[in-house]
Amino acid sequence: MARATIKSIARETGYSVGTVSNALREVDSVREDTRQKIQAAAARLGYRVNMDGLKLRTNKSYRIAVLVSVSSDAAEEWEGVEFTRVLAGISSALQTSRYEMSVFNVADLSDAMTILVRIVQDGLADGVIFSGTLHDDPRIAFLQQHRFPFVTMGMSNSKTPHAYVDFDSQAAAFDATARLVGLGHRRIALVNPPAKLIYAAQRQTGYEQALADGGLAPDPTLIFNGPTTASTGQLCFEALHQLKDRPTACICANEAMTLGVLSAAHEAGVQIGRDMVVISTDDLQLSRYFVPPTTTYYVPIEETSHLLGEYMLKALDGVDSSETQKKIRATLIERQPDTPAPQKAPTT
Amino acid sequence: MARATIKSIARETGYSVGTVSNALREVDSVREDTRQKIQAAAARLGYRVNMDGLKLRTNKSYRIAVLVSVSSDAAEEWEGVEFTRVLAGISSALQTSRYEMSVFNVADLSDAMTILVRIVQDGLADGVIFSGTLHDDPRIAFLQQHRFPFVTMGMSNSKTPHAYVDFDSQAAAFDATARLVGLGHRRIALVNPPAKLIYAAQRQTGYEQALADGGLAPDPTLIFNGPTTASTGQLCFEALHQLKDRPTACICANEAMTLGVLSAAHEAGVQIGRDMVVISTDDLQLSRYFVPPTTTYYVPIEETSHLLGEYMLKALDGVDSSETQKKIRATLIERQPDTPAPQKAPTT
DNA sequence: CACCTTGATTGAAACGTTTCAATCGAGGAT
DNA sequence: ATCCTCGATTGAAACGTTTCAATCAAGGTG
Repeated sequence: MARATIKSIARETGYSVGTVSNALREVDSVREDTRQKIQAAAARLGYRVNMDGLKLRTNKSYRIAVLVSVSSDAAEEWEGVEFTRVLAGISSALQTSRYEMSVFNVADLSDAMTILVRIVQDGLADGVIFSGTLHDDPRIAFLQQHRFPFVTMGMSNSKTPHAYVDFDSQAAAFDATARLVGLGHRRIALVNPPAKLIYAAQRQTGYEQALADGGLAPDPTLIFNGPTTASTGQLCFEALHQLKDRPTACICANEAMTLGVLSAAHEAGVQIGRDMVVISTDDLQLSRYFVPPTTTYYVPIEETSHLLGEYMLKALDGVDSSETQKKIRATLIERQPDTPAPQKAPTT
Repeated sequence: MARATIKSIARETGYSVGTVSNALREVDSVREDTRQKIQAAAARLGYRVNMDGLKLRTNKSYRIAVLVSVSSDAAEEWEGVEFTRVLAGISSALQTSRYEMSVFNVADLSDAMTILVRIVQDGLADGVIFSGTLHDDPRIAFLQQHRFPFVTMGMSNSKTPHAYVDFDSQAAAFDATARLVGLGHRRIALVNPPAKLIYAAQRQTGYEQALADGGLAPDPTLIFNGPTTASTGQLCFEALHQLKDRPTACICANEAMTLGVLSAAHEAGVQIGRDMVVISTDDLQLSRYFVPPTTTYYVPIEETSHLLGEYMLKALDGVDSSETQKKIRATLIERQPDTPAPQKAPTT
């Protein structure tokens, strides 16, 4: 039995294809009782719109492009795995709509730009979602210039407002730092993402504010920027370990970096939780299995990503960007006592 | 400037749309020089086929469905993250083709079946890729019955041959076990995936063979099955730790399970690498950062997944399944000395 | 020269949808 | 009775592609 189409419904009900189409789309020119008759027939025949015909006719792609960066420089590294959840969240939000999600792998920024050009010019998608917002992000500028709908994960410094979902990185970094300062830590390291990312700056701001509140001056030798990989965490710890005046605590931007720090610490014979405290941001809820388990600021990544999808749909509906902006606050999960700082830094 | 279409090329070159279509598709009824003229014009105008028109006309979806299971029972667990790489591999293989990958989240087996029915009946996709093959897998039976193209990650026991890519789990488990037996270990635990999965059986077979070769009898209390999560690893270790006659080594099926074992061991004060040895299978190349780093059997997951895509394309081309089957051998990465078994199991 | 064959090209239909000008019928006003 | 208006429905065109029967031109055969 062939799949039901508008034409077959028209034949079945005796109406013309035009009326059937209008009835199914709830156009109000069609009389109430015929609308009901037609919709009943559609339900009975198990009609589901053929998206190919629809797309061809309307010249819309009914597609949301999600840009995911597969940074080739860290191909062997454990990076981007949290994207599984991001994608799951977005696609769940798109579930009920006609839109489907389609993933575009981009290697770097210029790659992203060429893909965006194709998306906008060739109509590869009707909207774009991407993360990792930069200062003066050219992607945002381009999309705004072409009035192309998009939602970012992470806010931006664009003059023109736009839809976004953001973790409140500044607040999380502030809280983490303040917590450590309150416990008596005086030298606290910050293991941060690459400086070009906006949320790296946000984190650093929060960190420095909390230090200032505690009467401490930030020490540049304790601040690191790098890819959010375990390898970076490893390198950072090794650098910290070289210092004469070692830190007693360390704040990591994500779990991969934390893992690298723990690994290097173990290698160096430094016992985390006694000689040094590590606080992380939890993206995969994995750190509870770390050795030792790490205190983290947890962000519900799947729900957050769901919002990305919702906002995208709203943006496509022309909803004003004032209604499609949200900052998510992270919640603290304590897993270590995060012991007060030892009176003096340990020696090896 | 509107996008080039067959019609615009026809206008440009003076040929009819039929000829242009044939020329572009390299149909051999069209004369060589006109073919060249048309293709030149197409290139000049930057023509790219409109897939919506194509799909509508041919009634093909040009879509490969990839079933990824989001086991809701382990929603909070670190599972399925390696799928980021699987998807990247598949989509890279499809890159050059007209097919696009589309991800279907399935909760469980019955969910998978209903989705497969829709895919086959409504033509949601032209082919299917999925993993986690089971004994007498109903998905395979269904697809074969409907002669629907598919490729599995993991072989099956189906009478009718089909395309697959498989890790040689049996060999890996055999090698790992033999290695440990060779080092003097006598009691070796096996932390395995759920028994319904074919590769769980393969692993157990390899494990038991190596034991037998070493003159050892398998002990049922040392064999565990469960979701491939850190949580399972944790529970397994705790169970092992209760035993009177504790194992001196443990073979885990993936990195998440390994992480769980390491975590529980740390909790119990058991020092991995001295009191007990852990060997894992490396899916994310993450275990080099574990505390302590773990010896693993490494499988190049992205290249493997690339093969999945290639085989899918071949299957769609009608290539015989004898040319689309492959077993991948894992390679050993030593990260611990995997010390010989202590003379007697440690006591707490 | 008439006829057939072959090879290249054309024209039109079809896939499922939306959209819009045109049509139809009923009811109200003149 | 005639004319208008309004609301509901229809018919046809269009989106970009493939496919196939029909056409056309040229060359070969009788």
